[in-house]
Amino acid sequence: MARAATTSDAFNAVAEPRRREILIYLALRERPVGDIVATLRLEQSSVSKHLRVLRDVGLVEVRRDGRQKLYRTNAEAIRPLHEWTGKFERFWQHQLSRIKERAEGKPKEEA
Amino acid sequence: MARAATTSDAFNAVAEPRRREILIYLALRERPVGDIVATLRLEQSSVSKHLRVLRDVGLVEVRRDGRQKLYRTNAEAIRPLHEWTGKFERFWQHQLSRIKERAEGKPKEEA
DNA sequence: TTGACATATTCCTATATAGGAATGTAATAT
DNA sequence: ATATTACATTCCTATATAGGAATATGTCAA
Repeated sequence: MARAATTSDAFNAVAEPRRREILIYLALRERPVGDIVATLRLEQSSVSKHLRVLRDVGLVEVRRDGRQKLYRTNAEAIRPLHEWTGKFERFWQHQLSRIKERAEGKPKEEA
Repeated sequence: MARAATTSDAFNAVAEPRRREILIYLALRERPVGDIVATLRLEQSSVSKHLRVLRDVGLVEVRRDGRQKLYRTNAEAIRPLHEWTGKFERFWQHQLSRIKERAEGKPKEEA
């Protein structure tokens, strides 16, 4: 079997860095596609394809406004990811101390 | 270009559902590979390969114990994902009301 | 050593990208 | 009608899986 489709869920959709940038950009307010292209310096076709993926999993919403289409992040769709990652929150403190021990015990790796 | 490697970062690594299950399973305490195989009902080779990916991005740590290898989730590596998704937290309330409006204004789609 | 146990890697294949180029489609203005 | 603007989709290709089977590696026991 190959990898699951990028459209299979929000986890797969946000794995792509450009899509994460787009989501951040569209979080504050809706924007036309052209603005995304200009601001993020991506090919128009790329942006459209990324938006298609994001739309398929409900991460963005669209509405038409004349010739333009205005996209906007649907924050609600990101919530499940925040909740899943939040399950590990209570382990962070303890983990930190272990990391520190290592950092102090072992010599640093050089680049 | 193809999709980025699963080992390119934590976002790509956790996109795979089985890897998320493994992370949850290894969060509480370290476990040998065999336990993961038995509990999650996966092929041994699959588990080893998933663990390899998780290890490459720092999501799990290993130590040998005799013949076994004990794996454990490194919660700290999940933190960046929690923080990224957290950027959208303040939009959740407002978004909810918009969703509600839609649900009430439009007739429901049938399956 | 030889064997058994535990885990890792390799070999194989079908599938799904992401990006760039080219083309298709929808909306508006003249 | 036609041109223009704004997006979306299709065509193309290199690449990276995930899973199952088989094999390799590593550790301990007798």
